[in-house]
Amino acid sequence: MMPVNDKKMLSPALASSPGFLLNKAARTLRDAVTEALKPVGLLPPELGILRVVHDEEAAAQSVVAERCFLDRTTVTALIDNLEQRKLLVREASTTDRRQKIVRLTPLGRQILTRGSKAATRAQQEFFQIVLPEEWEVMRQCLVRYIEAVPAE
Amino acid sequence: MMPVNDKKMLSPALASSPGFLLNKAARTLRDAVTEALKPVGLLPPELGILRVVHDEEAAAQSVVAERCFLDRTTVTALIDNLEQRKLLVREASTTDRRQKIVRLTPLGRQILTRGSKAATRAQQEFFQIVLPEEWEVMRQCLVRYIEAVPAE
DNA sequence: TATTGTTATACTCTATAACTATA
DNA sequence: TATAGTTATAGAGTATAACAATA
Repeated sequence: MMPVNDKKMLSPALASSPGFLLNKAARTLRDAVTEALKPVGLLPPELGILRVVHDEEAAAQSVVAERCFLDRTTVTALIDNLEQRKLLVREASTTDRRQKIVRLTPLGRQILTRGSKAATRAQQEFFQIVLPEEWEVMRQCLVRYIEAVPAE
Repeated sequence: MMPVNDKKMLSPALASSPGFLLNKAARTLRDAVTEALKPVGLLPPELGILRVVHDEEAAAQSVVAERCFLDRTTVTALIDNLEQRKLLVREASTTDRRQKIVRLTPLGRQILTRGSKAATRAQQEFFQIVLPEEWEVMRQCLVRYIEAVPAE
């Protein structure tokens, strides 16, 4: 029934809304990454934690939270799961007994590698649509914006 | 204690990840919009629905869902709330008795206007950081990406 | 058979508040 | 007093599955 125009089109009001567009694109991309990470057994924010811990070599949870721009309670929960799966360990800090230092295990490094590859694959559809020079503009804007807005 | 470097910096691994950057920027902007919409009594997705219904003048819920790129069950729930608050009405379709046609009330149009202004104000911090020509690049990329990926 | 709308349910992501232990 | 981490809780945003009515 109905000779439907099969092209899905955004409502004009939404096609000019930064909030809507950023949100929907982010969700679409995250769905793709989530799917690709399933066989690896990771969720996107867990991969983020592994990446940051790897970047820092070893860091207090509070530092991880700061580098991810996430609340420390969120990081605690994510690290709980990663620790249970032996992807990282919590060590006591020698200099501040309140802190827990987080470090990747060999297994964690392996899963990080697999996860990164899977995520990269999942993002290929994005990069088939967004050209490298366009992405570089976007990337710089996004980083600037994220780092400019104070974490509440 | 500690002469802390107060600049919050992203972990390098995340500063090049489209998934992470899009997600975090979207959430930051949405938090700002959510805050600005509070006095108006709207959540961001509710404003989205009002905008789309206004764009379409009057439309079946399925059309609204398609134009928002949202699932129809999500739209049902959002419209439930908006209808209870008398911001829109559901009418029976004369041509297809399965459909419900949605239309803004005068109050709905008024709230839409207030909400749009509030959202625009909230996005000013974003536009202080992202230049108009940069945003135009981003906007086109985001629209292209959203419209290219088939809704699952 | 396929589509519209509804309902029940569930999941991801993330935060706030209150706490303990340190500093 | 302030910070690090934990726990309990909550909420926004969105989807899937199953269903009734209709096409």
